[in-house]
Formats: sequence, C-alpha cells, structure tokens
Amino acid sequence: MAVDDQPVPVFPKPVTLRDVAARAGVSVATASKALNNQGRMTAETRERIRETARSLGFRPNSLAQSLLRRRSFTVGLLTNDTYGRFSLPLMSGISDALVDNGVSVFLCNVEEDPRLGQLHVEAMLDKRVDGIIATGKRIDRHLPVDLANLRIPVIYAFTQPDPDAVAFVCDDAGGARLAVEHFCRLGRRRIAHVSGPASFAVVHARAQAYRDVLAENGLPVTEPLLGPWSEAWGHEAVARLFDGPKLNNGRERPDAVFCGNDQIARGVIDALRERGLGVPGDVGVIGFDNWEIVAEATRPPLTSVDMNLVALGREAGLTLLSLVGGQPAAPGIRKLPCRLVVRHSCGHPLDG
Amino acid sequence: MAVDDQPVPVFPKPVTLRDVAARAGVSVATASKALNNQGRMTAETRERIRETARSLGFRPNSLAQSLLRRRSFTVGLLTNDTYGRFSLPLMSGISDALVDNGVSVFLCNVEEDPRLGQLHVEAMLDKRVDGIIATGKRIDRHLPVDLANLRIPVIYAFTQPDPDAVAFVCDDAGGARLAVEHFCRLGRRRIAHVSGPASFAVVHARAQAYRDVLAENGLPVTEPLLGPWSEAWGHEAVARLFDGPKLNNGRERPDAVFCGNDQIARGVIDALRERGLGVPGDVGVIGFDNWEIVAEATRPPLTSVDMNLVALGREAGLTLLSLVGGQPAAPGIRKLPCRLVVRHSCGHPLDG
DNA sequence: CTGAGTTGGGAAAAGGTTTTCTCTTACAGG
DNA sequence: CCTGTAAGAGAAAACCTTTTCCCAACTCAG
Repeated sequence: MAVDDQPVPVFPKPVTLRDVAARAGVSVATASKALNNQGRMTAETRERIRETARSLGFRPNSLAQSLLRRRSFTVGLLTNDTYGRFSLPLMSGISDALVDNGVSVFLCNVEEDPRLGQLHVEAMLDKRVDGIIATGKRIDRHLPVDLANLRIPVIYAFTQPDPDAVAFVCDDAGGARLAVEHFCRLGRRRIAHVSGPASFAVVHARAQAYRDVLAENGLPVTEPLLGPWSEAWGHEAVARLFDGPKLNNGRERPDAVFCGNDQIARGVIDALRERGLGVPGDVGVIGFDNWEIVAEATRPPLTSVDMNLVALGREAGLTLLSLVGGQPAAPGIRKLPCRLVVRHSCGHPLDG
Repeated sequence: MAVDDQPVPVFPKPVTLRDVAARAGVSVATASKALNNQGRMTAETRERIRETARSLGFRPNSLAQSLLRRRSFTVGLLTNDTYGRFSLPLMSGISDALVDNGVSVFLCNVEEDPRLGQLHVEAMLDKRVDGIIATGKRIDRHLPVDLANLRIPVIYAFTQPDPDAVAFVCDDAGGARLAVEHFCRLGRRRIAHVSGPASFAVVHARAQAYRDVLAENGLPVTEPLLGPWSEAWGHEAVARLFDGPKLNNGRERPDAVFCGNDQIARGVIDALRERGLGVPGDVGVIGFDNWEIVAEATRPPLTSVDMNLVALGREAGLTLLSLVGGQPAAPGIRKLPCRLVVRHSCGHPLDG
C-alpha cells in the first residue's frame, strides 16, 4: 500500500482559465476575451470557449482579478451593536444594494474595544476592501477606531465623527414630528414624552420636535422625562406621570405618551394596564425604532416610528459604491425620512 | 490653472514591497525575506529594510499573498436569521476565534430565498473563501442552499442537512435537564412544560428530557403544551394551565413552568401576574435561549437556559480552520453543553 | 596559492487573470 | 500580381508577493 500512500488532496484543484484554454485549443488570452466579450474572434470560437468553460465549471479567480483591477469587490461593515438591532437591518440593506454588483461584505463587530477595532480595520485594509461603512448605535456614539486618513472611502451610518465625513442618519426630528402629529390628528391633547438619556443627541432632537409640534398645535408642553433606554424606565415614568400629584399646574393626566424607543413604550403600556388605564382607550402610546419583535408583542401592538434602516443601508451601500468608482460625494449628513407604522396603540380619532 | 487641472487621485496608491525594496536599496526578494524573517542576511540589512517598511507604512497586499498561498484567509457565514438572535452571538464567537489568525468573515443573510442563497454562495466561491459556516435557526431548519460538493470545507452550526456533514449544535436535551433538575432541586413538584411547535426537532428533544427528569424524580408528567414561539402563546398556555378545570385527574395547578424560549416565558410571567400569582413565590419560571434583552426585562428577571452560542461559534470557527489546514474532522453532530443562568424567576429552595 | 565551504543577496518563477501589442493569414482593390 | 487592410489569435507584461535556486565574494585550511 505504500505506493499510493501519499495524502490524497481532499478538495480538487479549481479549474483555471489555463485549463479552459488548453481544452478549447486556444491561448489564455483568447479564452479571457471570449468569456469577457472582448476582442475579436469568430462567433464559433467564442461560443466553443464558453461552452468549454461551462462544461468545466470554470469560475474566474476573483483574487487574481482583484489584484489586477486594484479593486477587491469587497467592503467592510464595522459595528459595535451587539444585539444587531440596528446593524442587521442596515447590513441587510447594504448587502441588498451590493450583492448584485458582486460585492461582498465583511462584518466586524468591534464591541467597545479599541484594540479589536484596530485589529479588524487592519485586517480589512490588508484584504484591500474597496471601502468601509462604519455604524454606531446613535449619531453621537462613535466607534472606538479612527477611520480618518484611511486611503479608502469611508461612509458612516448612524454616526458622524466629524463634519467632513459622509454620513447617513435618519431624520429623528422628522420621526418625532410624525408621531406627535399623529397624536394631534387623533385628538389627543395632553401628550407626554418619555425618552432616553440626555447624553444622546437624538434625545434632544426628538424632544425639540415634540415641543415644536405641540406649540404649533397650541397644546401644552410638558418637559420630556429622560431616563435609560429600558422597560423599567417606562414603568417608572408612568408612575411619575400618573401617580403623583397632578403635574403641570394641576392640569389633567396625559392622554398620550410618545416614547423614545419601543422598550420604554412597552414598559409604559404594561404600567398603564396595571393601573387600569386602557391603551388606546385612555392613553395612546407611540414608540420609536419599530423593533418588530417588541412592537408586535405589546398588548395592544405598538404603533412606532420606523427608521427605515434597510433603505438607509441601501443608500449607504450605493453611495459607497459610487465613491469607490471615483465619483465625488459631498461631505456632510444626509437625513433619511422615518415612517410611522400604525398598529393598535393609538386608537381611532377621538370625537372633538 | 489648466496646467495642473488633471483629476487628482483622491486616494494615493498603496505602497508595495517594490517601493520598500527600492527605498532600502535591495531586491524585492531580499525585502520579502527580511520582513518575513526568512533567508540569510546581516542583522543590519534586515533591520534597515524593516525600518524602511515601517516608515513607508507598508502593508503586504493580502490579495497577492492569497493568490500565491491558495488561501484567502477569509470565510463565509451564511444565515437566514433576520433578527440576529442566534447568528450574531455565533458570529461574535467565530470572529473571535478567527481574527487572531488574520481571517475575516463575510456575512451573508440569505433570508429564505434560494436565488439569494445561490448568489451569495457563488460570490463567496469566486472570492475564494477558505470555508463556509452555515447556520440555520434550528437544527431541522435548513438554509435554502445546497452546500454539498462545494470543493471547500463546510461546517454547520445549529443545523444539519445530512449526517455526513460536520455540525455543531447545542445539547438541547441537556439544557432541558438543567432547567427541570433545577426546579426539582428547589422543591417544585408540579412542573409544566410550554414549548414551541411540534414541527421543530428541538421541541421533542427537550420534551423528552423533561419527561425523563420528572420520571427520575418520581414526579408527575403532564404532556407538554406546544404552540408558536411567541409571547401570546405563553399567555394562552397559562390560561389553559390555570384557568380551566383542574388538569391531570384533579391534581393541583403547576408550581413551575419550563418554557421553550424566553418570549414564551415572558408571556407566561405576565399572564401569571395578571392572575395574581406570584413569580417565583407561587410559580417558578425558566426560559430558554437566555436572550438577555428579554430575560432581563421580565419581572422578575428570568432564569434561562443559555445555549453558549459564542462558545459554539468559537468551536465552529476553530474546527473550520483546522479543516482548512488539512486536518480531517469526523463527520457528525457535536453537541455543546448549555448553561443555566439563574436570575430571580425560580426563587430559593422551598421548605420540605 | 588552491580548493572547499560559508555567507549575503539577487534572479526568476509561480499564482490566475486582463490587456495591449504584435503577428500571421486572407481577402479586396487596383 | 502587388499592396493595403482587416480579422483572428497569440505573446507578453502587469498586478504583488513568496520561494527556490543560483551566484559572487569571502574565509580558512592545507
């Protein structure tokens, strides 16, 4: 048995253009041209080469192509979003936009670790990615890496480290308007706002839009309640709004609550139910993020502002592609509109 | 100004080994050897070349290396898990295990679309990934692509399309044992099981373990209640268990519920509270998946079975690596142990 | 001074593809 | 019959790195 005892290669060698050319009886140059619809040759030659390639299962080696073209048809997506609530829809949109152009996406979760971030960025640079999309959790929450001066195009989604960068974010103020105006249209008059920590820029943007809409509609403005992005905070906020002495100079309890995210909204809805207050009967509730897995599980299902992350990802992907292609892109923030997904937590228009 | 009006290249050309060699006054061969600690040369020469490389910011072109070494240091992760509940922790583990070896991961979400799956697989094959990890949502939920006969190594995580494949899954039966035995240890006697649809293999594996543990402990077995993987089903299951005429030949209501996932558990906890039943006082609850965002938001926080997905991902990544390196791997399923994460939904041991 | 052995470093091929340039052959027009 | 042109196809360079093989120069013993 010693004679054929050499280790058998488990996986066969891939077929190269050379193999195709040899089999078809032409040079590699001709074979290449035949397959790429370039150069001049008889239709029969072209077709014969193509048929040979097909029958051999030839697939061009993308590494060799990339080396020559100085483009790898590869981009990197950098994120620190552990649960993927933001990054996955984004990824989906990016991938959508790119896969048809033959571009694949490296996903790198760098957590909050600068060393890990550095490691991933260097790995991507070495692999000659054509560009990088960096996404944070919120616009003012940055990744623990410096992507300036990277000699490849970088696009930011959901974050913007400096004004010269190209960034895509959703229109938080617009989204908040959507929600509050929806309440107004339904005849709600005493609209509260329970949101996230003051350290987030989006919290202020949304709060301002909330105040603006109320003012435009001649409704009383109560100061937004700020706290953590959690269900528990939703509970506590309801306690503050509904249990204490009447707020706001003796005015009535709220008949609507606009929440900073769906988890807070969930807490609010649960807390209201526990107090015997009906949603949407007594109080309407709107969330933010439209995280389906939460929004559809609340009772009743939650009306929520959707940030259109898939579309945002698609835009970011396409823009990166044009940047890679040499098209210039104006630096700055591009705000994409949000969308209100109406479920059952707001009810129908109230009577005058 | 017309004289320098030519379009300025936005991004400078990367520095190559050639540049380094020229700058250091040696041949590319010598430069390569200097940087890779190969060949023979004076220590000064080596150090001079290295210093030159450093100062020029040289990074070897991974494409060229890959072409030569016939390895791209790249793997693909194929998934159809839209929310990333399973795929992201897995990804995290895989990435962890691979990034230190300079391997990057292409993430491809193929949804349930065979065309998309095909597209992504071909893109990855063209890019010469060294291997593929395929992950489904559950062991008997397969991806809409055929990865057999792919001429590169494939590893499955959380799914196993055929017995010849190498697959990593978590030990569902073991996880269920962990939960039910925990209840037993705490003195719970009437333990119910509310799980997912009968069409999932894991549902049966866990149910059988549930029955086994009860039998071993001489406790009454009630047939598991099967339904969708949703909070709403948790509510309904509680209605069936606690509202109707007493089940099981007049035996008492359950004092513990082992749930098939955390969402069901959340529904169960909420439904119990609405009936005035205390958790963990009157009824203990354990979930499955340990999806922190759910498990930590229930009141009280949910004790849950963790599938150790990060570790599973790490194992899968390392195994793929060794497969790529030519080491053989025995086909079949490798079951990795689960782990019980104790929070507050089970309480302390009951007396007698 | 000669021959063997060692040392430092370079030339060249390989990896797979694309592209430019060149070469041969055939054919039409004069 | 001769020249010019176009068609069809191949040779070779380029992309960048690694690795094998080879060469020149030097050291040292005899």
